[in-house]
Amino acid sequence: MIDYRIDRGSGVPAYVQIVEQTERALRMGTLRVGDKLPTAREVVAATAINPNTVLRAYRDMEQTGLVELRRGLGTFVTRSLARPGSEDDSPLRREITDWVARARAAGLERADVLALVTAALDAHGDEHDSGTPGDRDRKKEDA
Amino acid sequence: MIDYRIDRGSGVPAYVQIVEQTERALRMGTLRVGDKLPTAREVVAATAINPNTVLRAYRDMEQTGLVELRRGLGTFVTRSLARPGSEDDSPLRREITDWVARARAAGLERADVLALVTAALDAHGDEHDSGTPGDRDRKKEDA
Amino acid sequence: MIDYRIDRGSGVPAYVQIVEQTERALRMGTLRVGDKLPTAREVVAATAINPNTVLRAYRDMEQTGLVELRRGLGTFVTRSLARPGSEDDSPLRREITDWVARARAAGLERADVLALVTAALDAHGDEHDSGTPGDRDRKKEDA
Amino acid sequence: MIDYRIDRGSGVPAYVQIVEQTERALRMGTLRVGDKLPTAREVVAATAINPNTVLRAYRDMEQTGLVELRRGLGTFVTRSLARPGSEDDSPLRREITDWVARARAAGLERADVLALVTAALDAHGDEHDSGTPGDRDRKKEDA
DNA sequence: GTGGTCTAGACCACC
DNA sequence: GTGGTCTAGACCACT
Repeated sequence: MIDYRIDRGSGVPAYVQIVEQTERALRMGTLRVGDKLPTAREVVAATAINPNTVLRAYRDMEQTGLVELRRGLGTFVTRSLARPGSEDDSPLRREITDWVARARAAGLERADVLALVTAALDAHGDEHDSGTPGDRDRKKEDA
Repeated sequence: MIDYRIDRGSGVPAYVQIVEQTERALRMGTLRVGDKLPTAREVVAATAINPNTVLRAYRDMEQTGLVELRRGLGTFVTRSLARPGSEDDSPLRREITDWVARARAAGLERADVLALVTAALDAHGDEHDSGTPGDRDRKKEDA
Repeated sequence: MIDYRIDRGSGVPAYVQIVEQTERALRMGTLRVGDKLPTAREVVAATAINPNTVLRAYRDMEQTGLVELRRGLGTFVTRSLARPGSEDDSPLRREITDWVARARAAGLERADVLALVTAALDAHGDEHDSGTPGDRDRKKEDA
Repeated sequence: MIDYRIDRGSGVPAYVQIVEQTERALRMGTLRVGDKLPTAREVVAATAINPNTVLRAYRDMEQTGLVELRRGLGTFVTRSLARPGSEDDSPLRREITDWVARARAAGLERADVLALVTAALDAHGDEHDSGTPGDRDRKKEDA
């Protein structure tokens, strides 16, 4: 079951953080079609945010077709964002896990690591993508 | 000169995006102590956001000690966030550039790449993340 | 509940006056950790300044760690600046109250009194003024 | 010769700080009618602010009748704000000097001292504060 | 011409 | 109904 972590204090709205983390889990295959998201009640218990805020996030994802809210039952994943290459045992994944470990061992913080990756993405050429830097989980992209 | 790209439409506040992009440039060494940030007017011309929004971001960074606003002169970097290991020619950097290229070649989108890295960071364990020198008044990290 | 008095016409920015008066109340123990500041709306009603100006002051104090803004709830004190010796019934306090009464009786204005105290502070020597515990991110002092 | 100290970083405009410090010196008798203020050039050398800013302050004081700018000669005090009771050897002055010394010895910071005095002034009752002889050019008071 | 304050008002996020 | 973002624009402080 996905476990949301809300960073109050980053200026980023709580509901955006929920959507981002959910999409990330979908891309990684951590969350699969048919899986149930935690109930608003559960998220509230874990994060101390307001139930309405959770529902707002779920509603947003319903509109983008990622999940379905079934009254009385819960919220369920209806679409995958998984990519071949992101599997748990893929070479790319093993390599990045290793690289991250070395980066951290070298003293880099989480933010340093992300900055490095973002720079590499930007260097690779934006033309292959439509996204602006920091443009992760844009509403579309996929299909 | 740093060139901000604001993604209106991501729920992330424009001023937060400016701060994030500036910090990223500082971490990468793209921006160094003494460097001048673009004037509010220049940012406005480039991004079509309001001057006050730019100033809000600059003021925030001044309060965290990253930059100094000098009336009549401009805004200047006063602190480095650069980390050894992030240099342009460091092994870590060459490796990540290479890895990103292969990930993209394999069909992964920008968001997939970032999801993969985030997953690796989370797996590595967040508890290692405090106390790195120069880590003063950090507030956000992920979001 | 603290009651801000804004002196439009002193060149001092309204938001600075709010911060100063809040800090003063914290030092005197008039305001304590957990106390709620007036809402922006209440301040507006009482002082005829713009809500954004109040929020600017509150945001500034949040960044220095004095208060916490909780959306939908209000703004709350999170740190004390109280000093032993400033209590309502302390000898120092009784003495200064008495001295002020005599100064006023002697015909001195408020500004004269403050000038006298400032002169005494300057004479005492400024070099003793750093490093008092709890003095974190101080920025102003005199002005 | 008065020695201005500008606190950049307090939100208070530099020219306001000059005016405040000058008035304080006039009240204390440190500056007397006929005394010459430092030239803009000298203030610039001592404080690293812009000559225009100094001139702005001097012009303001000329308009309130405190000083006179004589081209080619300098700026001179034309009016006293001295009060009986503020002299160097007055009992009030000796008492406050002593009290301040004890307050500082007790661990109070400059700001604590000023907070205490301000509280005492407020407690004494603001209603006594108008119409005192020589009270004309009031503009600020507290802030 | 730079940053800085303040106003006014629309709309959003959260409780 | 609370705080929060952003816009727009006037005016100020400083170099």
